[in-house]
Amino acid sequence: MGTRKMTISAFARAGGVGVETVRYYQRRGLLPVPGPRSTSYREYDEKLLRQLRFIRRLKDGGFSLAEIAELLLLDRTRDRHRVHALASKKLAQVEAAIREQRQIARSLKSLLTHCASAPRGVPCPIIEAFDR
Amino acid sequence: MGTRKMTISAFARAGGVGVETVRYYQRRGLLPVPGPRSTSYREYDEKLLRQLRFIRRLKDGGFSLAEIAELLLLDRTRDRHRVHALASKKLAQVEAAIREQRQIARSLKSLLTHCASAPRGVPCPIIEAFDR
DNA sequence: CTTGACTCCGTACCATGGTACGGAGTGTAG
DNA sequence: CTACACTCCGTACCATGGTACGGAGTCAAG
Repeated sequence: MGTRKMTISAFARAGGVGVETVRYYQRRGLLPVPGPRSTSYREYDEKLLRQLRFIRRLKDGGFSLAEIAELLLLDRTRDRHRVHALASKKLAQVEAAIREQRQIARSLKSLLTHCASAPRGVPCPIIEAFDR
Repeated sequence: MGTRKMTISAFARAGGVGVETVRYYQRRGLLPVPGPRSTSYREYDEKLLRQLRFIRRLKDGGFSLAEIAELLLLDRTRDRHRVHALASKKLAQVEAAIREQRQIARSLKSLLTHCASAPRGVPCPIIEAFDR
């Protein structure tokens, strides 16, 4: 079993965040504060680490901490309809964001080629590259 | 010519932002403050509107206002190498973000199908759906 | 020529997502 | 058994990207 115990600093390191961020997530209710333990320091395990990584992945994917908190709450709920509704709404948002990013990427690429092929001394027209 | 003049509120409306946001962008140096004019109110034109839209598109695409300011500065520069370097760095970032979002979208879709097909009364395992 | 909506400008306040700090206690290696 | 890093907890502070507010001036319609 990979259920060895970690201190908060090992836990934070394993999750790729700082100790203060772990505490902050605990305050926000995104991570439970580990309960009764043998030592006077709290003990963090693999299960918690998966939860931390879940939080980071979603956050990096553009979810707000409030949305993540809602998903975590839903995770312990039997309300599959609500889960389904929330997930499909968010899926639509994520797909819209992807389309937006792709348009930006296209513009950046066109800027790049025009910039490379522009005659010397002429600046690359950046704003125009982003005119749809 | 579509160079008719607008007041700040018409300008903000046309750019899809609030008046306060326009002022904020002026304070941040993202938008120039229109100079000498006939009336005592400032006059905004199409050129400025293109610039405002540029700002919004990039901001919505995940650029920070500081990055946008840098691009706008570069836009008036002859330093094509710098433009090229910055744009290709940002392109890489945007492409990484897209990959991240796609992974999130995949996870959401798998959550959606598992959620729909789960036996009654069983909660959908949200965190597991996001375990890579 | 007044009324009402809008402008200008400065300053204050807000939410989000952390990051830092200080003091007291604890764990562990030498 | 002492040194030193680390923990815990509370509170304060920070950057980003706005949003709100108040007072004075202005413009345009009726």
